[in-house]
Amino acid sequence: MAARDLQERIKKLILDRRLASGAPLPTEPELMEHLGASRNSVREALKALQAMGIVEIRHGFGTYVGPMSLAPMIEGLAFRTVAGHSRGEDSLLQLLELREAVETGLVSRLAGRMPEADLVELDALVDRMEEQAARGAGLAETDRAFHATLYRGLDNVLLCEVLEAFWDAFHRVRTDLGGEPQDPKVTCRQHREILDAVRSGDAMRAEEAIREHFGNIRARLSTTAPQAPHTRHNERV
Amino acid sequence: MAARDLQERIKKLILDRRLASGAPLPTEPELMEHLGASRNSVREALKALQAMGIVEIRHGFGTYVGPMSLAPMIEGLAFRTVAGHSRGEDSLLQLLELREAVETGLVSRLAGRMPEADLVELDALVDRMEEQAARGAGLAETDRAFHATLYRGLDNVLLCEVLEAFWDAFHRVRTDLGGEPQDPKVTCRQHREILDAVRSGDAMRAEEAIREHFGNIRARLSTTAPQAPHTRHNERV
DNA sequence: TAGCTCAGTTGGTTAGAGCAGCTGACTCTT
DNA sequence: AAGAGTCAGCTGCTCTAACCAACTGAGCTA
Repeated sequence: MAARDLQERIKKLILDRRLASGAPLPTEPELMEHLGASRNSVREALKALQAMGIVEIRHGFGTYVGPMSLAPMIEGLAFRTVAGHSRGEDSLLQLLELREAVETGLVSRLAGRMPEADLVELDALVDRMEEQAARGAGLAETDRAFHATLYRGLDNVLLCEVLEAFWDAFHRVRTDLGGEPQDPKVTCRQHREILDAVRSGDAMRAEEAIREHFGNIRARLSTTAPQAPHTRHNERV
Repeated sequence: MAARDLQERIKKLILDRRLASGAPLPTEPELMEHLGASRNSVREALKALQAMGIVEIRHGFGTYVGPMSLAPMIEGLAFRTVAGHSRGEDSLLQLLELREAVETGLVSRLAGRMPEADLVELDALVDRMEEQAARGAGLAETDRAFHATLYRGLDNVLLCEVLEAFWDAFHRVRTDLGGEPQDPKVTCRQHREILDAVRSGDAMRAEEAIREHFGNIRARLSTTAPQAPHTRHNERV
């Protein structure tokens, strides 16, 4: 009766006191008294809130209002995808398609509307990508930065965070599953093409560039991942 | 040292045993033995996993593998939005823009590609919406169903769930904040227009219809929500 | 046979004790 | 007097042990 309630009451406490991210929460004993619950129950509620990113706990230091990032969503998405994959579903492909669908839809609104500063930054990122490809280094982080910078032009922090979360979840799962990275040279060329298309203001071409980029990733996926132990749909029921 | 680990080990247990959603997990005493931890620690780990939707706990019955839905994401998004709003940010508007950006991007791929069966279903939903509007009933649920059915044509379960999650979070926050519902008649007309556009296969018109629909919601938002109690940014620091 | 009761299982809650990480003030050395 | 080491005190972390509450199913009763 109390547990579900405790979480709500702690959330309410945060809202009522207008606590911003990073602000300190009452200590466990204080919460016990304030909420009239035992230490254990308070801790379980805090653990749940921590899992949702609402609260941040630092051992020996205190409890604080969390960064409210989408990190927990990444966690959940990644696990869901791994679990689905290990049961023979094409969950990783679905995650990739989700990214493709959203990004193709968004990139067309960007075409010709990017501030010059962002375009320059993207140029630098692709340059770095080529440099990394040349010396055989991984370019995952740079790829992430490219996509993040690209959609920054939409001027919606939440939207950017969501896209980054999708990227993170996908990347995490792909590496966990031991997927092969794609050909660095091809990846570089495709990013360059995306950037050129956006700069030129040709929405259709930008969309096509994104689609091709994802098509490449998808191709790599199907050569390694879809080990089909029992791919039959409707395994049960 | 143990706590963060316990969650991982329980997740690993689920993966190793290929447990599907709804499958029973070991009882708390069994987990205590298997993980070599106290009941308390096990419970805290389970609570965190429950918050992430990975596990489902039923009092007096047992613990089960969760539905892996995006419900926790809704929770987190909603709280984040409410918290931001109460601190004077336009977080609710950002959430709406996120939906608009994604849906406008997606609806164009649907134009002309919807199976007739889905179109008929959408017809029925708009009919119901008009009937509800006529007798003054709320049409939130029908609106939700409309959007859900619309994007079912994309044949990506994950994508649909994400969009529904966004809808839920937005709707929850808007009602929590006491926002006024929009004019039912206008809403009906706009949904009819979206449907007609998709049926006709005119991608541009479909996009425009979606945009107009969201524009309507946004207008309603700005007349009621942005009560600015202390809208000054940088209230502290 | 239909319904009830009760014992057993499962998770929920409380209590109290001790462990572990961090901070800041105090003390001892240089 | 300045610096480094120590220690007391906060903080959250883990464990044990007991009891409460929800649900199930077997057995009893009508």
